[in-house]
Amino acid sequence: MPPQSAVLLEPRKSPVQARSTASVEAILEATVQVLLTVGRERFTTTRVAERAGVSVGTLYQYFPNKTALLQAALRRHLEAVTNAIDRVCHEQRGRSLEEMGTALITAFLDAKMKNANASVAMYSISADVDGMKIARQVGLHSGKSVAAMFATTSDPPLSDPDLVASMLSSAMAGVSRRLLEGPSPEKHVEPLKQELIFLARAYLKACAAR
Amino acid sequence: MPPQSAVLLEPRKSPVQARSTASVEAILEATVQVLLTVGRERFTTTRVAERAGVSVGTLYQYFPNKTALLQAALRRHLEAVTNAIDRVCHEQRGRSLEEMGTALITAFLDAKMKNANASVAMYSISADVDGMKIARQVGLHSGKSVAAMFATTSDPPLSDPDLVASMLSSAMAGVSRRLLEGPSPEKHVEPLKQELIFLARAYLKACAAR
DNA sequence: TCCTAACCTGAAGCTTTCTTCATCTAAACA
DNA sequence: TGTTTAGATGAAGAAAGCTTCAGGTTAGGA
Repeated sequence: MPPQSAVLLEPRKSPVQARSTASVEAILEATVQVLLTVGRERFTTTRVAERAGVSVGTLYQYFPNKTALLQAALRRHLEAVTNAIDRVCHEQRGRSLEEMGTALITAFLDAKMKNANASVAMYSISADVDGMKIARQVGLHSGKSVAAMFATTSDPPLSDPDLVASMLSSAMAGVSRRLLEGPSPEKHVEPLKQELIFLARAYLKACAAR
Repeated sequence: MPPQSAVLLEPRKSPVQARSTASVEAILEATVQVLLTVGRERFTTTRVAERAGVSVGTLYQYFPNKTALLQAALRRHLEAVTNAIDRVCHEQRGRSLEEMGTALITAFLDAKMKNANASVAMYSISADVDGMKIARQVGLHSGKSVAAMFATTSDPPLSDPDLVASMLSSAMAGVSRRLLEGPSPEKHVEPLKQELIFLARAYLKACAAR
């Protein structure tokens, strides 16, 4: 990827007719598919356009450059995971800390594994695209959700819910990353999930007793 | 980075005279420096050669291509961390699980933070270079070290030392990665280190009681 | 129906960096 | 000192993909 001039990375044009909305959809979907099929080294805007059934020109009408395209795809993917987390955080309000931990981890890993391949693809482009910045933005939101959930627990309150939340999510991220980047992730999810839950429960219990 | 032809990534020529050993050293060192100063987008072999005080031709005499160069630098960096871990693992033989956990985390974070900038730079190129493969190779070794250390504990033995070791290292990796890729890592190490130690102790204690 | 704005097209320009190789210099050795 | 091998040089070849833009097509309102 060429060093890119520091410019706008926002959509150039916003779809107004149904036609173009469909194009944008197709392009974003094709982005993931191309990444999955040819890998990030062979990922080209031309290939994306081909796969989406539009011309490169059209692609560049909605995304100012390759980076912006990848960022959009990444953001989309991360938001899917975030939404899953938000959902559980609401469901679990008022429960015990251990229940919360279990539900959180289950939701997180399930969301990640749902499209394991796509998740790996996203890791691979993250560095090209300042992915951590996006991840932080998106992660901030779900961090708040988790901390807010903890605040509603029926157990004695945590002294620093934000710290606990960030600790837990870092640990989850670490485990899922190692899992996904390792060989045949699906084979190993279950035991790791159980162990991660065990870890979370132990940690949360200790936090409560602190 | 251009898609590279799948070929040998091993050194082309091994240094035999002192002269060339110095060149290789300088090149490897320059690789990190260039990465730190201009970033991975502007990282070029020419720049590395310049900084190392040799010509590009010389660089290509010892590294078949850009990828091999970056891999060598990455491997070097990872091995530094691994060595630090190996060391503690030996020191801590026979201790309690909680002591082991504390020492392990301290050693890991200290090693990572010692060259925080370089660590971040390595994350940034990891994807270009099949970094996970290298990380797995190197990590395998230290995984064994940790599990072996656990096996010598004065506490009751763990039922699955390997699982516990991999769990802990994934969690450590997750925390340190988030830390390093966030803003001003040095500012936040200490509290996170303490909390990570707390987590590890809680986890290990629960494992022992299992 | 006509007109305007939205939308689409894709060949080719442009930039950039990797990598080679013919040639030169320095060291080791007899 | 003469010869051989290791080491170093750097201009230029070659490839590759991003992005543009001039011009064509479609939709929807008047």
